[in-house]
Amino acid sequence: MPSNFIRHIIEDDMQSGKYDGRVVTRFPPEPNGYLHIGHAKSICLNFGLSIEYNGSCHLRFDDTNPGKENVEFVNSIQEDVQWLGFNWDKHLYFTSDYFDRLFDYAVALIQMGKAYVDTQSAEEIRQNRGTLKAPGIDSPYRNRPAEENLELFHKMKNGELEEGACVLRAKIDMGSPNIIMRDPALYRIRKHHHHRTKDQWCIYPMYDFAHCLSDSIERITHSICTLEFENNRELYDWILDTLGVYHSRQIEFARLNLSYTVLSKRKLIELVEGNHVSGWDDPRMPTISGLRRRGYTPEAIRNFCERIGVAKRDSMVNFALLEHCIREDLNKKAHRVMGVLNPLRVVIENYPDDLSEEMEAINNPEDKTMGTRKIPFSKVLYIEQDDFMEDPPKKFFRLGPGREVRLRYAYFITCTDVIKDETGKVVELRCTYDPETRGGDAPDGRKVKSTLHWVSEQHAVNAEVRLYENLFTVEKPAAADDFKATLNENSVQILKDCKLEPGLGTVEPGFACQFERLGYFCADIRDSAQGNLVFNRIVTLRDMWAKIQKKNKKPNKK
RNA sequence: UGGGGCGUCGUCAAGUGGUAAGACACAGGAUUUUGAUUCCUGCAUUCGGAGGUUCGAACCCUCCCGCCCCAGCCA
Repeated sequence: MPSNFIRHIIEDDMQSGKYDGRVVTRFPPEPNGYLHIGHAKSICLNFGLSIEYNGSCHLRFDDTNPGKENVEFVNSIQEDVQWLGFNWDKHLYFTSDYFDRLFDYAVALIQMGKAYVDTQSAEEIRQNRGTLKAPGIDSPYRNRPAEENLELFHKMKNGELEEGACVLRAKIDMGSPNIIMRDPALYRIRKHHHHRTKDQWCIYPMYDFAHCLSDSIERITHSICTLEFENNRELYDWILDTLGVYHSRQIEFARLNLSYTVLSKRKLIELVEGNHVSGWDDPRMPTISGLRRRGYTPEAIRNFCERIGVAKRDSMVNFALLEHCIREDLNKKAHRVMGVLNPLRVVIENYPDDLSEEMEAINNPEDKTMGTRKIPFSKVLYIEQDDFMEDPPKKFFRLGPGREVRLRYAYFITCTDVIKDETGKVVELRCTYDPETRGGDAPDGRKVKSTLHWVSEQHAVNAEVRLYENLFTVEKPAAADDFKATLNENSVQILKDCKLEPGLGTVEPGFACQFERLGYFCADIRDSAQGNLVFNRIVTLRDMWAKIQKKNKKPNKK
């Protein structure tokens, strides 16, 4: 377990007995969007800490803004947290469950002379708030007697006042250097239908008021949030101290930034609503549902969250780390299979016309307990177009005219002829095989520089394969003037006539495997079905050859 | 230029006064019926900068520089 500053705080608290050894954290999403990999960091942190210290972690929906929230989001959030592998037991809460108590706390504040109803317009309030450098000006209603405030607050509650007519404000200090403390709004009028409390309320508490008190009500020990709330901590503490209630400690950490993607809810919504992606679960999305559909595993995501660490400095994690985590997980677990994405027909001229043999293949060299399977071999095969070059460069050691290579688990073959169409495109290869090399070894000990994957034409099953790349072309799309202008046009490439080994024909949606030499792929959970296979590329394999090619290209361009 | 934070390898990140962990990335090499995996090897004489305290400083002090957050009746 890597150490981090939050663990240090908790350990100090355990030592001092500050919370009697309790550790209670919470994950408090607002149900106004789908969860993404940045939320996964917070989920792993909060739930992880509660597990590590034998405490508990609450899932609490911060549903104080009915205009933006809905049940679709609360359901997807629960699904995603569970899928990630975390369990909140009985601790499923909604801030809206506390609306009555929150209202009472507000009344108490009014009675203490610590809150007042301001009937200035939103515009006036903004103008009187001052600026970063200049202090604000007291509202003319700031010293309204408590009785009158109470009466107005009840009128707000009873729907007798219109939206925007007034707001309940904490009476703190209009001259505070911390703008958050310049009499922040606590309650506003919103005549909206709420997904849980229906039409019971027409006033809703603001985040700053609801959050600290919800933590207090649930007796949270460590209230972990992101850096942008650091300014709000003074108010968090003020409300709890003023009311004299149980006081959780707010701790802030830096949110996740990932290269080549965006992780702000606003931008993700823009991608969905602007149809730049097919939905929240588009396999290119950094949402939990998108990653799941792409084929990422919970283990890989959890491992990623552990490796990125937790600290207070703004940072940008390389997407390559996420890819490393999924490769690492799938390398151990995924079945190896052969599939040809861009088929090139190969006829083995000296192979009997109607013979077909069963070749034994290993399911996972990393895990022999996964056994073996039989793959049919015959006279006409497909290999990958990229595995043949008519005029091979120096470091290309795959198939070429006159060259000999191995077909994995099958035979050595030698290319004897190249057949082209009228445009000069290579459409078929003629080869001979060496019957002595069955299984892939030559009795005379001769070596071959390369092993290719292949599929027998008459036995192959067809599939659509979707090749995904980064959604964006630049490392920090969020920094661009218009992040949508940096969208990668080639973020998905759809291949229609891919040829897979026959065993894949009966695979269930969600099945993940390695197409040998190509990458990890997963039967799409939405679109794949028997008879209509659709595979998503999760991630490519590390590829030395691709690297060599890139290296050779670059100097020419420069 | 008010207030709150943060600056350790290309990217994350440990380190909390005793002489710079680890991971990813990258570069070499070995093994390999996946140019995969695995395995070696290399990769910060230096911690934003400058002073100071100390036998000793990434850690303490001072000043400076840079970056992030705050002027929603969003969270």
